[in-house]
Amino acid sequence: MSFSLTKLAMIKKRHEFLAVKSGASKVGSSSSSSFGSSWGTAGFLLQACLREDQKNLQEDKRSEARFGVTVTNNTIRKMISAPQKGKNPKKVNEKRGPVSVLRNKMRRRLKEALRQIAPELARPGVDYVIIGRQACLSIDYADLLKDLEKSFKKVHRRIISSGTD
RNA sequence: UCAGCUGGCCGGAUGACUGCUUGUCUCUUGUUAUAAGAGAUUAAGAGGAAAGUCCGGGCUCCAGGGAAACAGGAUGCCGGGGAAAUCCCGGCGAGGGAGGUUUUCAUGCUUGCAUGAAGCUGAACCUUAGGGAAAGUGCCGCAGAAAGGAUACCGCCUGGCGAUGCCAGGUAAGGGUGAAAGGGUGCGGUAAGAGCGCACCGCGCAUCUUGUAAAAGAUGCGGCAGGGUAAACCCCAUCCGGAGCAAAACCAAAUAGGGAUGUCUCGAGCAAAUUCUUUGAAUUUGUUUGGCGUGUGUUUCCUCACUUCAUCCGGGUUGGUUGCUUGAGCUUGAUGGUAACAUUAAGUCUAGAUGAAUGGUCAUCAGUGUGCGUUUUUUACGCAUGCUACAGAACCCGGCUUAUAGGCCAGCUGGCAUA
RNA sequence: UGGGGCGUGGCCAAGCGGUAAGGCAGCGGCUUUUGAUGCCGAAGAGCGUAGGUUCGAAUCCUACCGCCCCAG
Repeated sequence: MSFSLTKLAMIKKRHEFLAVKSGASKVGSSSSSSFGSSWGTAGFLLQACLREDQKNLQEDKRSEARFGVTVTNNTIRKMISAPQKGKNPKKVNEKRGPVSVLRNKMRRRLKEALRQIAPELARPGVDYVIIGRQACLSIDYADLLKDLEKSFKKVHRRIISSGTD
């Protein structure tokens, strides 16, 4: 990595996350209002959407891509309760899980993967959101990278096909 | 050396590559405001619980938190520590505790031992919301005669009669009920009984001794008095205002140009002016004072502010700054103290994020479990493999509680062995 | 992060010191040609978990666990 990375621009506001989510799910039905797509794997779900103010510009004039990583508490709770129940069902009812530790760990892992992959694959003007899933911590890091690469390509294929109408 | 108990400490180590946040320095750019970007750096970067949010503070706002009463809430053996606390230390009382026992009972037989139960005692140590039950009220289901200044079912005793029983009286030893039956054991006493009398134990009161005190011990007196429950209401003593950093203050941009009150209208005194029917009255203006009203649970009081001519109130989005980390701080030593802790000297600055940094990928070592092999067994060595916890700062401190792989150290008690 | 509240059969719940009422669902029977309705009957809880106070706790106290709501 000889070229010095500029820092990844992050998505920070709740409404921006929601915009990506709605844009990504709308693409199949709507005519052309927003260009987005989503692709899920065992470890995570990738959502992408071309921003409203950027979509009429040429590709080289667009500003850089933005990224958001999010993990909800519910997925962590399910992850704690599901596999342990086989082992020791009594203890699960009495004990609280280490929710925040696992949540932060998952987010850090996804962020690290994003940092390695994103500068090569991300397209300008597009917002990306990665949502953690239960298997995220159990699969190997190398596989996680492969999955992320693959899903970036899948997402891009859909955006381009729908955006070049 | 083994077992038990208690207290304290640590919370894997080193290295490589590659990232993040903050600080500092350099350079560049520049805004509405704050600043932003790049590079450098032998600078720093989660905990003992950061957790639960159970207590106590600091800090901020509620005009002052000032006074009193009421309401509401909290605490509760004694002494000390502490800013304070449902905190800590030391002691007292009560309860538990391996074991011991020349006590009592039961069983067994090897007839003086074993076992079991009860009583007494009791190592280290553990637990303890532990004021007041003669200030008052409530409650004590079922059972039982009776559940609290009581009462008599079966009984026991005496007397009478119409006599295998009934009636009247005495009694509370025995039986029975219950968690609990108005002191316990023994002897005397008696018609039968009873603190009726006596001894011991318990209890209450008084005095003395020890102790700062809680309390302990001794002596004497009292024949015994009305049980339990205050984590039921309550009484007594002490303490307590509310909300919380999403508190709060500020900057800039943009939006909305919103709503309310009102144009004077209360009393008294003083001064001035004007008018009139002139030692008086009315009006206007100014000023002083008072009243009414508003201001955090209620009420009252005090201070303060407002009670008008234009003033007050508000909705509300985005970005940023401050609050924000030097503090009841940390480390080491000395002195005092049984200890908690205090005093003092020297040194030291040690996270500050905000969709939220402190990471990711490995390597070696360490600890430990399992399996295999070598070795005469313990042991040691080698190989393989598994495990290395609980858990992540969000304004900051002091405590408590809960979670926690594994390891280390110290002390106390008991057993065994050796000298 | 802070502030409130609630846990009782499968579900909805009453009870708040004296051995847990009721309804719905489910089960068995009767009624009906069959089903619904109706009637009768039985079963199913130890009160979120663990300690304590009490003779006795679903209830009182303490500590944990889980869930829900409010505040930008």
